[in-house]
Amino acid sequence: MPELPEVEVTRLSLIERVRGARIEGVRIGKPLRWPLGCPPESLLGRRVLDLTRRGKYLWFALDPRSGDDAGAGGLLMHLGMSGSLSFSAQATPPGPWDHFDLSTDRGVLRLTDPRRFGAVVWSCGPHEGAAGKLLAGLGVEPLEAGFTGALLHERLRRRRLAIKTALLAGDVVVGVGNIYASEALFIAGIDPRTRCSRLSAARCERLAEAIRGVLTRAVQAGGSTLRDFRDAHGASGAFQLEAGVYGREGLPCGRCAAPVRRIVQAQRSTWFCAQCQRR
DNA sequence: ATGGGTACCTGTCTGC
DNA sequence: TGCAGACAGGTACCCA
Repeated sequence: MPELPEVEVTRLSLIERVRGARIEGVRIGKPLRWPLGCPPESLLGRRVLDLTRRGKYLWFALDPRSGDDAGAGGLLMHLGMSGSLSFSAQATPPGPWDHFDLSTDRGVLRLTDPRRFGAVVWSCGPHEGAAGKLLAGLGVEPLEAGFTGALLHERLRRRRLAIKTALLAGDVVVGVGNIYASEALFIAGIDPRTRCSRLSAARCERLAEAIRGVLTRAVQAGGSTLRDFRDAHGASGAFQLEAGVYGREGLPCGRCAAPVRRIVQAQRSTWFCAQCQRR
């Protein structure tokens, strides 16, 4: 479900409500990808100071509990493949997929995740401990000023894997998942099988522009909803209406009418137009 | 160092 | 209708 736009839409829909909320209870359901990493009781009484995002990770910064020498710290959360967050004023009985609840004085933050690839991990800081390790190797943020075609070109020039696979790896640029990798390469007119090292500076410029553009539009549209994405208020996204190639195998390319092709790269499906996208 | 494959887990859809 | 198999938006880890 969640790529960068979905995570960002989730963050935006939550931030006003969770900022300042005081944690009053923690409920853990079935195990997620990793254990929480702290006794749940140690979270009680802390307030959420801020909610930020790094790639597809969310960071709930918490204040230190008075008289507690454990310091500030926070919770690093990932929605995995099927996770979503909701915030409701009234607690409802947890369903079979609700694996983490944070009860606060403002309402209940709930992580619903059928596949349980998601995670909530305690860390002393975003650059320390478990969080630091998880965030360490991440690439540049595509919606920040530092993301340019020149930077993309520099980071890709010595890599020989296919550009689609490199975009998914997240060590060059973060937040581009399987949907937006296909979409961005379609917009930029680049064949997903092209080796990174063969991309010219000009094509990297076009690719950076395509990534920035498609992610920005997806955030504005409220996140993609190719399955069942909902933001924390239950509003659904609308990006599927404008998918150019994703999930459109056999359907005509909107630009040239050639049938969209599906191939598999690194065990993931890739959709592209062999006419419009060149090596 | 790089890149490929595997693993985690469960729901949904397709075809026999 | 039942069942097997493919597939699903992510990413850490292991190995060549």
